[in-house]
This record gives sequence, C-alpha cells and structure tokens, in this order.
Amino acid sequence: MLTEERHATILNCLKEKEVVKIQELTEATGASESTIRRDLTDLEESGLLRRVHGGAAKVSRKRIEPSMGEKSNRFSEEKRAAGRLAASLIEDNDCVFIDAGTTTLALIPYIQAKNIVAVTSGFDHLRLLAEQGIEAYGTGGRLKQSTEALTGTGAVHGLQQYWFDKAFLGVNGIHLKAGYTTPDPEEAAVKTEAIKRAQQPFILADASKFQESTFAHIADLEDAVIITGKIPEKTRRMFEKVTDIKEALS
Amino acid sequence: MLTEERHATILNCLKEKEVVKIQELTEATGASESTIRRDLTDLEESGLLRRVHGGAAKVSRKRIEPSMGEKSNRFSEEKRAAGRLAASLIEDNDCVFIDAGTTTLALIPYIQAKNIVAVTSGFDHLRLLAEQGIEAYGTGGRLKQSTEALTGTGAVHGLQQYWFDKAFLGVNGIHLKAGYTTPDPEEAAVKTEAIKRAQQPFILADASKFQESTFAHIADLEDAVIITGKIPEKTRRMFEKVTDIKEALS
DNA sequence: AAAATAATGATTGAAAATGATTGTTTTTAC
DNA sequence: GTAAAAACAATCATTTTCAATCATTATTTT
Repeated sequence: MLTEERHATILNCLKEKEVVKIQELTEATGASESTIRRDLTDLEESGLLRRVHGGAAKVSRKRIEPSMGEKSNRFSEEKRAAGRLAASLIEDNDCVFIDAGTTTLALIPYIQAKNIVAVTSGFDHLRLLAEQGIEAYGTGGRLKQSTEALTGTGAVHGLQQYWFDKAFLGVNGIHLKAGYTTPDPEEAAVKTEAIKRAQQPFILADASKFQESTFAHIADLEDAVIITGKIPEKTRRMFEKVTDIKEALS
Repeated sequence: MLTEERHATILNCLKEKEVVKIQELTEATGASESTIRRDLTDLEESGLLRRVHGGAAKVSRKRIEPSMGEKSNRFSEEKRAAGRLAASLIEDNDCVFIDAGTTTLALIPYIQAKNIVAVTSGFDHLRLLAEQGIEAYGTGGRLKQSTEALTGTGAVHGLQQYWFDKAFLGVNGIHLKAGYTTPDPEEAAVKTEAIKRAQQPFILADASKFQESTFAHIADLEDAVIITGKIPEKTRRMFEKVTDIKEALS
C-alpha cells in the first residue's frame, strides 16, 4: 500500500469517527506501527488531523482536504507544544485575535472550541481558520510578502472594529528592559493594537527569543502572558517576576 | 504498444482508483519500469496526474494553485481577453480596486503599469498581486469560503480608507432594469462601496451575464463601464444606449 | 538506403520509505 | 504516592523507489 493511499485511508477513518487508535490503523492498512506513527506526524504537520495519545483525532468540523502543501515541516516540536497549549486556552464562544507568523499558525490545528470568532493578520492563517470551519476575519491592510502578514495602518484600522477575549501573538524579542519587540515597526503597530484590544493577551515564543531585543517596541512584559516551549530554569525565574509564563514541555 | 496508448491506459487506471502503483502499470501495458516512469513524468507535466512515491495519483479537481501555472486552463479565452483589455486600462501610478472572483483574477497577470497600488477583496488576488511585485492591500472582513472573498461590514469598512482611480468588478447579472446584480447581499455591499469610491468603475462580464438578474442590487447600469469578451450584436446595441461597453475579441 | 531523431529498456548510485529495536515518556492500575 | 503497562520518539538496517545515464532498438527524414 502506497503512502498516499494510507494517508487517504487514515483521513477516511477520521471522517466517520472522532478519534482513531493506532492499532485500528495498522489493521486497516497492513502497515507497521512505526509507519502509521510517521503518517500521523506528517498529516498533523499538514494540519489535517491532530495527534492524541493512542492515535489521532479530527481537526475540524467541516472540511478535511489536502489544501495545504503535502509536506511542510514548518512546525518544530517546540512550536507544536506551545501551539497546543495556547489552543487549549481558547474556550467556546471566544472571540480571539491570531497574529501572523508560523508560531501562531501552529496553534490553529489544535483549536477545539466551538462557535468561536477569529480575527487574524496572517494570510495563511485566514485560510486555515476558514478551512476548519471557524468564522474567520482578516484585518485588511498591506500584504507584506516576506512574512505573509497584513500590516500597516490598514490592518490597525481593521483591528479597531473588534474587541477580543484573547489575543495570541508572536514576537522576535522578549527582553527584561525592552519588553516585547519585533524588527518591523508596521507589524509592531498591529501587535500593539491587538494587545490593547484583548482582555487576555498571550505571547507565543520559543526559548531563543528570551533576552533578545529587536528594533520596534510592542508592549511591556507585564502586558501579556508568555506561552513557550521549554526554557531554562534560570530564564524562567528571571522573567516570572515580571509576568506570567505558561511553559509547555516543562 | 504506442506511447499514446499507454498514456490512455494509465489515465484509465486512475479513473477507477485513487492511486496506482508503477508495477500495476508495467503489467497492464507490458512496458518497462523506465518507460512508465517517463510516461508519468510527461503526464504530470501536462497536469493530468500527480506523481507520488511508488506510483501516481489522481489530481484533485478542487486544488488551489498558489500561483497560476504557465498554461492554466482555468480561464476561458473570453475571460482572458476581457482581463487583458481591462489590464491595459490601468496606467502608471494608478490606485485600483480589484474585486474577488475568477473574472477579475484573469486580469492580474496582464497588469503592466508601474508603481500602482491595488486593493482587493479577493483572497487569491491578494497573493497574486503581491507575487507580481504590486503593492497589494486586502480589504479585511470575513473570508467567505465558497467564493474566497472577503465580505461583510469588515470589508466595507476597510474600503472606506481608500479612494480609487479605477475599480474592476465582477457581477452575476447585467439587466436593463435591475442593473448590476449578484446573489450575495454582503458581497453586493462591498461592490457598491467600491463603485462609489472609484472615479472610473468597470464591470467585467462574459456574454452569459447579460439580461440575467440575481438577487442583490449593486449599482445601476450607467454607474459603470462594461468590459466583456464577445457579445451578440443585438445585445450590444441594447445595452450601449445605457452605458459604455468595451468589447474585446470583437 | 543512410542519417538523424525519438523511444525504449537495462543499469547505476542516491534517495525515500519501511519495520524492528531501543530507551524514554505517558498513562493506568494499584 | 509507586509500579506495571502502553504509547512514544529516535535510531538503525533493509528494502523499495527514484532520476540519470547509457546502449539498443524503432521511427522518421533526407
């Protein structure tokens, strides 16, 4: 049985059931456990399902289609863990903002909450959210090609139509003195506005961002809660004096 | 067995199955593995199948291409001609609005003018414009999945930040009494706003749209100039009493 | 018929996919 | 809480598939 066939079989199993065990899949496909595990990893990275202990689960209410590239290894383990933790914070009926960037993109497949509304400045994010059957709004603004983000006054202006329960943002630097920073002032303006308009702002970042400082200031450390993969004990102690840290993989 | 015969055989195999292994094809055709591989490469380049490790798979019909391939058959000759004519109207330093929909998508590749700014409510349009190095802005608003358009008050609100030299819109109906119409009221609102904010609004439509009338009113006939492929002499005479018509392929 | 071109099949080392095994992590049972 | 069991990611050797090359065989063209 070909890889593509197995992938199709797996996704078919998930069309009917909410979750499926690995053993069921090895029987359905005749492949070994290792192979099925690899398949699940691939499919998860493509955003087509969600891995759970013991097997895999549906990712969306609506469409399960190969609409994104077959194999994008965009998400590191750390980003996935942080994304998962972040997604678990979204509750039914929430209105959330999701920033552009791969870090926040990783959280979208894990969203389980029902009946939520999402606003995003990310181009890919917008499509991915809509494909999951989530009511998705774009901010508007100029499409910055390098980052695939909608930025500028157009995006800020678009944001001002909304109010959020939660906002999930990526940043480039988290610094004790400089606070949250990013190299692009236009993007910084969008992020700042989003934090302003959210009751609970969250910053998603990996360990490498701590004690880094880039050009444009977004907000002060205490203005948001940090969600991260795993960070050194020392870093954690240093920063948690100033703001909350939610550490996945700890 | 002739090359053409093999190609037909291979495509036939794929009509019944989702994927087919190379070994199956060597048996079905009597050709060597090398030959089959070459066939698959050819057929993939023609867009008739997709190669996968171990064989070939059907092309999913609803696949969205990130950028338009060299020779995509998505656009009819008529749409292309209309798109070309529309694109030729865009001048250097113009600020233009480009509506969502395949008709307007067809004009983007033909844009030659330098230093222009484009605002669009189309999801694919936004990416395509940016890929062409055109400064591209999205309107914002809810992503309507079926049409891949940004709609609703968010989009209208976004539009109100801009003023256009020219606007290019697609419609579903062009009717002497009903004017320009479309089935979706939310999209109609966006189109109406765009026409309001453009010095020169253009409607792109093929012959089938004339004397059709759908639910939601966008604007009156005289509010815009019609760009179309080729339409019957009689239709042309009927409508040019009310508004200008630019006919490509005439 | 001779030469030029195209199609084919075999061979090769490289790349990808696979299944077994390892030790670790998570869950479950107590 | 701990211990056993199940599930896991990581690694390895093996197998399969692959693209590139070459020599051979058809098919044109001259």
